[in-house]
Amino acid sequence: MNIGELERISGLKRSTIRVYEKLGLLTPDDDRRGNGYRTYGHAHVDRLASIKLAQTLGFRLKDIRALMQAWENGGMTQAEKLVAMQARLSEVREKQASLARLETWLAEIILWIERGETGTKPKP
Amino acid sequence: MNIGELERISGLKRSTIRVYEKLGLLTPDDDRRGNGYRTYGHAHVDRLASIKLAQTLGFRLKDIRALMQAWENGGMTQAEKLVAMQARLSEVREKQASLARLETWLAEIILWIERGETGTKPKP
DNA sequence: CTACACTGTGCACTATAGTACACGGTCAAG
DNA sequence: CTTGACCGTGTACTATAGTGCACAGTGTAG
Repeated sequence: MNIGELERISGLKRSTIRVYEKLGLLTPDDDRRGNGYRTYGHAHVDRLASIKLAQTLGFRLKDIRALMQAWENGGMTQAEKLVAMQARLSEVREKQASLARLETWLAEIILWIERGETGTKPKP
Repeated sequence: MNIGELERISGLKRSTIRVYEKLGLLTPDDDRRGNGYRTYGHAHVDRLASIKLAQTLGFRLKDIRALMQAWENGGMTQAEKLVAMQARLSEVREKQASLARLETWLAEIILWIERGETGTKPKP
């Protein structure tokens, strides 16, 4: 497929897709069909979805690129891949813990408002 | 305390603290002690910690300001506060779900690497 | 009083992520 | 072959978050 269809499917702007390419995050198929048009497939759609997911979780594009290259034959040894992935896993678990705290706190605040904002204001 | 001590305690740069003030996120005590120096207390330290936490969870400063003003007599009605807080709670829960998926996926990848990268590569 | 650390203001700069636009080439329907 | 939709490149711009610097006033130890 061409970039236009990828744009429609992924919901990302052409320009954004081009930026991702420049950053090494999303490389179109090699051929370029003679006319210079970028060609994409199903895998590229998946990849964009993964990028989006990682982004909403607070990873930056540079990190996402490193993360993806880690398991895509980026020239890293097995040990290095393991380290990279375990580091991310730790981050994710820390964020989960923070989110759990935040959830509790927000729920308390909501209760507190519903009670008419009486008593001690919940603290984070 | 003056801004220097707040800088040391919070780990945030002076300039960052000033930016937060301009954005309405952290207002020093009113007096300014005649010499124009900003004065801070224990509450400001807490507030900066909360801002940091919210930030690592993907909230932007504008949203954090709105969130904080929501329960700090920002002129919102009780109903509006409730809506604001419940919206954030939903976001937090969505993020938790995403993180849980990501955690599973990362754990699978780690296993897959440890097995010597044989079989199907885990997909997000 | 002097020296030096601390503070204030304003401006300019960086990095990240994304968007917009102008200009030219390509493709396909009619 | 013309027209309009599509694509490529390059440049410049926006928004967000933070940093750095110059210059001037303030406070205090010696």
